[in-house]
Amino acid sequence: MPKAIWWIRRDLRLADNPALCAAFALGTVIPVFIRDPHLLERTPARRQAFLFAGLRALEAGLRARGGHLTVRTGEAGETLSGLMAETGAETVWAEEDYTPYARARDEKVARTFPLRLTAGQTVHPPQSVLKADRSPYTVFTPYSRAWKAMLPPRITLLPAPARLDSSAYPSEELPDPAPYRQALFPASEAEARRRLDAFLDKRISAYGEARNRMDLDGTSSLSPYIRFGMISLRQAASGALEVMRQASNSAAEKSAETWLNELIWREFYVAILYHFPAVLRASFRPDLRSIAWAADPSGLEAWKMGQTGYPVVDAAMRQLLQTGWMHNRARMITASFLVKDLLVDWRLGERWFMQNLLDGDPAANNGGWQWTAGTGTDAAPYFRVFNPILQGQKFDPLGEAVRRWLPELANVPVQYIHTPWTMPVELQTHLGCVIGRDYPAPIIQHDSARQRILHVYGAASRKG
DNA sequence: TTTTGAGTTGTTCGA
DNA sequence: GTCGAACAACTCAAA
Repeated sequence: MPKAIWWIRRDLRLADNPALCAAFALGTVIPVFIRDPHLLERTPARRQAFLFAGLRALEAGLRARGGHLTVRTGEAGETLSGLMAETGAETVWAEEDYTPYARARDEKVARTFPLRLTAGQTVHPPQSVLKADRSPYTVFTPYSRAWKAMLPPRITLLPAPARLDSSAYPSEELPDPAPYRQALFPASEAEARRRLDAFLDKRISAYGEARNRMDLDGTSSLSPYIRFGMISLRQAASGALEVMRQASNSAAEKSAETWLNELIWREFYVAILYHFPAVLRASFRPDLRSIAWAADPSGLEAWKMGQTGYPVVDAAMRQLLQTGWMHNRARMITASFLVKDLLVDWRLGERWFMQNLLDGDPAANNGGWQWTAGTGTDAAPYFRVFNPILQGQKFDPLGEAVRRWLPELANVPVQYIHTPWTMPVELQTHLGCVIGRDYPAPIIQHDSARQRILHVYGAASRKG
């Protein structure tokens, strides 16, 4: 029987996996994960632990089907060439990854031997969603219209192969993820599937309303799983479309479509990074590349540690530090605060998120930051400055999300929870929450910060 | 080629 | 309290 290597990169799943199925169609599948030192160096310990825990779960799934996972460390091309010689495999199949690093790596590998790449990371490959003149979209709404128009009547999902019998080859022990065990995000394909099903079954019909509430469990919380392909965007989109078809009322259907749009945003940013790789280094909008960002190391540090004195910002930043995840609304609020209140270069925030998010993904993270900073494709207009007090009152009305992550504010009454510095001094003393001692005073005044950013951005965009 | 309609997520101000 | 306009014009996409 001919043998084919399934090179696993960010597709840690057996179901709906075109690369795996392509290798399977050829004969015996040899599943391989390569620990690329250059890539791991840039992957923080917590995200590595999530990845390795996911690989362990995948290994168990392979074993149950008679297969084995082979783990090696090294440069991809060399390691794979060695493995082909060692195992007698004739081909290597992998799911195409569209980041600049992955593309350069794969091009280099393909010079050594023919690497077979299959589309699978997205519903529509980034090369395929183009305007009539074959150039890429840079505005979301027309992109999403084209994306939807390209959908087949039904997305056909690939089943997981029932048997994957293969010999075992020498394999490195996977690092123990225990020190970073994620109680909140157990890493496995089964957990991803369970979450998607639970979300599609119920919460998706309230998503339109609940998704912005930081105190509710309104989001799908699938992002780390999507990041490592424990669930595919095809599976997610297929589920959303199914709910839309079967929805009993228009609100539920609209809610499901809102979630589908969020999935399309992911693909939009995958496509943006694919067509405009320079966005990783500089603002997409040339006129805003000349902004003189503030050198504010103490502000940046306060932001990172959740010590800005604005409760929604601090709660979100401490949640990120403690759990490796943050609510989408909170990502916008904290990003807006760093860029528009502190006038700190968005790339520093982007880097911090990449260092801390379990779902840290270059395309989505860069897209999100450039959107909030107003420097990106189809970005928020620069005068749209989030007010951290109003955002808190709107999307965490009782302060429950704040209290969960800021124990020092646990006893602060609702009317002061987003503005604790306005508490009467006697109350501060009584509650054991003295501003400036137990919780910081605001490090910047939002009103004046807003005036500053409007002036700076306005000048830059007028200058062109 | 020219024209036209449209564009994720907000806030503030003044009537 | 509620509402529309202003924020700034600009670029994109498609006809």
